[in-house]
Amino acid sequence: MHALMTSAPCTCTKLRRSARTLTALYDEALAPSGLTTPQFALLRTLDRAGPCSLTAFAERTGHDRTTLSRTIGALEAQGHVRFEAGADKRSRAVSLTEQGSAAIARALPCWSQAEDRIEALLGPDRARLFAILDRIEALPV
Amino acid sequence: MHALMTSAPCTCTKLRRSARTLTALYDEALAPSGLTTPQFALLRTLDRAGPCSLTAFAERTGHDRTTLSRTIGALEAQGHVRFEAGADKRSRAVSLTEQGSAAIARALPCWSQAEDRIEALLGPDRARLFAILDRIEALPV
DNA sequence: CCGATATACGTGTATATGCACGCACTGATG
DNA sequence: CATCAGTGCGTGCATATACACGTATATCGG
Repeated sequence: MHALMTSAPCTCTKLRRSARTLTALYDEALAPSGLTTPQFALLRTLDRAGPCSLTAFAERTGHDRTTLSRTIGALEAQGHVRFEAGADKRSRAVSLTEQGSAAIARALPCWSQAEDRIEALLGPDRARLFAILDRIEALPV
Repeated sequence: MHALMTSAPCTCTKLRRSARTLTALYDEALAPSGLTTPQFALLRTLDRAGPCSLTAFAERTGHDRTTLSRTIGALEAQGHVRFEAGADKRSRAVSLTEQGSAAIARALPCWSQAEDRIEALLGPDRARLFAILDRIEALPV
């Protein structure tokens, strides 16, 4: 009775594997820019969000706050972002440096190349994929 | 001219974020079993594949071989898998221990619970998602 | 049989990720 | 104003992930 179940594929594992494959593709495309895919995504999000507390940023990107504490820390060490005083003495506001903006500009054509390749591969299914992933992200965890 | 492009969402980032969300869901469901989602997936794959070299296993799961060298190493330390002599003096064969089989059996109902939840959330879109992810995984990287 | 190439593997290093925990500061309450 | 719950953060620890590189073994050509 459980025979089918125990051999059924795992949605999570499937998604994780695809994410690895896709990340390799994007990382290769982004390599000339010196940014990884997550780093590029963080910088671009920051560019749109403007100066931002870590907690707000984490909520926006769906990361754990302590994860950002380090990934953003690496971006700061590379000079792509800067920390300024926040509203409180508790909080810090992250903002993009000029170097960070330049890195985004440099990386954009690389990223477009990868994105175009996915667009060519998936066509209209890309929008369907996004819609399905939206439902997953909306899950109450 | 580039205004639209620069604000377009990134397929890779989207997929990565969904993978994080889904992993949190599965990890929570699997917590009573003491296994993480990747560990559960590895054990189950090993159960199906039978004793297997690391390289063959890596090809099957789509991981880098050196990644498995460590994740499998952790499973060995926990007693879930065992290394035996391979065909060569070079290679080692990984195989499931009885404890590993027991861990799978213990984890299966937990996993089913998570999987059922996704099935309920996505319905027929789950199969569409799989089809799209298959195309991504088939990418020549 | 010997040397070159190919194969199977591990390790050093680095990023990405998140949980548990603790610290500093803020704001409300009595 | 003294206290205490709540908020914003960082760090210790652990897993997952992969690239660059080195090592051991195998295999093939001459």
